[in-house]
Amino acid sequence: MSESDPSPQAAIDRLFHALGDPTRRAMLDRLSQAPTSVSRLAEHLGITLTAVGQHLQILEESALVRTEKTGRVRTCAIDSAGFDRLERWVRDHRHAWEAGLDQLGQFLEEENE
Amino acid sequence: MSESDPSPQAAIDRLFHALGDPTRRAMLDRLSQAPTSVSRLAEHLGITLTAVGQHLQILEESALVRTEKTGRVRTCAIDSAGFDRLERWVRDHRHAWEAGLDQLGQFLEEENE
DNA sequence: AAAATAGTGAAGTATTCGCTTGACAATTAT
DNA sequence: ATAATTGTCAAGCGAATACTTCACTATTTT
Repeated sequence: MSESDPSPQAAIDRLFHALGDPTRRAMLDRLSQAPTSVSRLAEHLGITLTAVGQHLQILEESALVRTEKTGRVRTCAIDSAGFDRLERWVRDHRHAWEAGLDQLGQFLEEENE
Repeated sequence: MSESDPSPQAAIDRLFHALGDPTRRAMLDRLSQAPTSVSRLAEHLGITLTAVGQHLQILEESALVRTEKTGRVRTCAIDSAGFDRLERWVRDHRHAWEAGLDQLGQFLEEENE
């Protein structure tokens, strides 16, 4: 039951919750450059290995990061699945803000006739 | 000093923090359909007016929502500025996940030569 | 074999977060 | 004028969050 999530809404919730933390976004920024180990991430961010591990779990559950442990080092990289989902969410809401800056003004005029 | 923010990073932080809450995203979903008053939002979400007001402040500060009070009713609508910024962030990270699913595998092979 | 490196797990802590209640102000309806 | 509607402000509360430390395992290096 790892692949087919019964609730797409839950996936969106996890996704945005993961993106909501600045440290996790910094990790994504870093991983956007190249795959990196847990130690390097910790060093770069100035936090403990444990903290990085906790963030990684959240990032993996939201499919923003994939990791693989070979030997004693776990390597982390961007996972496209989460970003695809994010892009889809943006696309699904685009119509609403492409309506223009005066959507509010228009609405108020209509109500006021 | 409402338009030129000295720190674009702070704007990104506010943006993703705002998007991180499911109630606020539900508000955005609703406002994507049409501008709405605070009372209607509260009714729809099953929370108090006060709670909606608190969320609105965060959504306005991140430029995801604009509001205008005429008479005693405050009308809320989508603000394009925040969504533009979100889209920009996605675009700036796109290269990293368009590299493909095997970015991690490739990296591990290279290291292992 | 011993020491160093890389990561994991459990438990605790300080802060932030989302929400409520209760009191209040301002506009609109009767 | 009174009453009802719509929203705002201040304070407080319980839960969640992002960390840490300490103890431990597993792999590499010397």
